[in-house]
Amino acid sequence: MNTLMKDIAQATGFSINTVSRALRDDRKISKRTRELIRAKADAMGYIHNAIAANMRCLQSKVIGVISKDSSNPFFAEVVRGIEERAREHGYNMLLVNTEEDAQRERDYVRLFVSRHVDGLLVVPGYQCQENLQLYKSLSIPFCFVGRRVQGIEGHSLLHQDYESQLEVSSYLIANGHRRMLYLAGPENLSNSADRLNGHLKALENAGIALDPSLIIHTRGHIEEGYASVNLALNRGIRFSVITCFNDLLAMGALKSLSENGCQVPKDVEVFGFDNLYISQFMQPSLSTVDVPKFALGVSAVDELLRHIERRDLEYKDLNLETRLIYRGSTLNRGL
Amino acid sequence: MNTLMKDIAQATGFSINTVSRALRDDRKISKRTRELIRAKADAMGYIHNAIAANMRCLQSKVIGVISKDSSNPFFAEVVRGIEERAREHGYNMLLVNTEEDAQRERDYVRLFVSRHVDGLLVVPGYQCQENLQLYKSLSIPFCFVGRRVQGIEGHSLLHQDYESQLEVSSYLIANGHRRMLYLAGPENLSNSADRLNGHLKALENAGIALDPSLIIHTRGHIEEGYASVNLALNRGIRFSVITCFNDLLAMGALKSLSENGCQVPKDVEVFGFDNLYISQFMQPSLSTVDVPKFALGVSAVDELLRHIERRDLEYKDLNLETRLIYRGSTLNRGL
DNA sequence: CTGAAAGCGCTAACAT
DNA sequence: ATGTTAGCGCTTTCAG
Repeated sequence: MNTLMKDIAQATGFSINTVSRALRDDRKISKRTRELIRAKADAMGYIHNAIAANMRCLQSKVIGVISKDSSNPFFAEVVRGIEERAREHGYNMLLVNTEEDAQRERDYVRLFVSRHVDGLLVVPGYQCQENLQLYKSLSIPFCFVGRRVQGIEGHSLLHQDYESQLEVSSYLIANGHRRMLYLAGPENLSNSADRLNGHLKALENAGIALDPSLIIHTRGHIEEGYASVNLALNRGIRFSVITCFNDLLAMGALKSLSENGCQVPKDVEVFGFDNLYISQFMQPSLSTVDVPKFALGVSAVDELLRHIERRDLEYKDLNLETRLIYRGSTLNRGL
Repeated sequence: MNTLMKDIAQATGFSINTVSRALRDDRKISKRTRELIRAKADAMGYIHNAIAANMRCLQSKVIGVISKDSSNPFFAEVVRGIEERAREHGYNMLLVNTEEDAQRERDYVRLFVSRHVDGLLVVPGYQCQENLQLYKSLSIPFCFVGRRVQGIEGHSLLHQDYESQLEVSSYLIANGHRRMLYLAGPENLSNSADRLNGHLKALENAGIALDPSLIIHTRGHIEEGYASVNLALNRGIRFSVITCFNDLLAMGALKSLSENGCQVPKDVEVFGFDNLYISQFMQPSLSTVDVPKFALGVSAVDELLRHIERRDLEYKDLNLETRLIYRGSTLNRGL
């Protein structure tokens, strides 16, 4: 059987309480007693029981992380930032994935509440009445990572989706492009809407009429980038640049273009979004929007912990800085 | 304040125990009572306290996962398999990363024991006396994922590192290669040794003398693949193929070759290891060894749960099947 | 500075 | 089928 505090108490002759205090570095314990008890605890192979402690003091030092798909390179890096920062603050992370399933998202929130996590970091769907109610009535601190939820203000950490895509599309227009293929992201996701709206705004600003055949909706998977561009080429849709909801789509697009004998960037230019780590190693390397993924995870933990420590603190949306990165998949005319 | 079982007991007139039973679907409760209690619980917004339950029944339904780096695409996929399978069995996952730091590995094992996880899945370092002792004395079930630990038998799920690299290098030799650059993996990691040994064995089988300048040691990062090949080219080292510890190194190598005007596979062929999801989208697409990453995570959970359920079960190493995948980065002469 | 007692919320064992 | 009692291992009062 494992060594317990009462065993140490018995072995040292102190009360169980004094043992508890000594092991926790509580002030009002003489240095000699503390060292004596700690030495004995080590010798006996004592391992603190966090569960029992949590139960008593009603905090678990665990945060629940509800991601979309932790093997997606975007979220993998965000989650890494979360884990790293949480660790620095003495917290651990329970991690689950929703695959964009609203029901699963809801179940996990409840599960984590039942597991008494101290706070929740969620990559949420955009619109879901039931989930909205859940969040509104949620009794523990929570932040949304990289996304907004319709009907809930202040809980999101964002990354200038609208502004960045507006900048990208405006840049491409300034470079002479008029027929721009846009590979859009999954529905029911605030980023998709925000990025698409940025693109549409750029067209509007330039007085370019929208050709609906130039917008292709996808779920953001790399294969869809490949298939969508294949399809567009087969249908004879003309375009001089492809700008994408994310880098994965852009990578799929690159493959299709290559297989169809289109040279990038000479014949067609390609712009991504996210700046995945691997994007710089594509051939050609991918022009994209750098989203601070690791920093997003770090900031999310910081923000969450602020609310865990001060439950009365008001929530405010944060919008992290992005920047455009021009690489080999675009002709960069020095604008 | 949150609703507790005693509140439901009071509200329904049943004892707290009956409430507990009804909510857990315990047999010996009449259907009417159960439904009545459940309805009341829902109405009162009751959320089960898993911590308190765990404490009582001494199991947490949580497994601890100690990865190397969950944002590395290899481990990201393994971890995804773990999460998915754990969920199917009603378990959650606490996830941390070691960055190959033996001290951190040790600290996390202790941390997870103190958090009373039911079992441990670890991506461990190979040789470390202190960690060896720790695992030998560990009182909870544990499995090593994709790696061996020197001095501990039976706890590993592996993937034919030696056999696969032997096959790859033999294939390349059969294709006429004599000067093969090998980008080796990090030290203190069983995979690195196993894969390198496979390569060396192939050379030996073919009676090819080892040229030490053709073995370059790395930590397996993509940038090192790039830098190592740059260096080899600058030094005028001759080789007709690069075979790599992992796909990331191979990707870095592809970039260097491209920048140095070497055509792949015409001038130099490249072979990876792992078959990362992204590898098929490289230009050219990467020939590699398919390691069943997701399945590795799944099997690891299955194996761990078997030992959680039957503590007396003997441990046995498992060696998952791999297969060679020939893509555009090698000339495939139909052997 | 140390000890005694109470209790966190739940479940298991036993009794009815 | 339901209730009573005890206790998981720890921390937090409150006393001294």
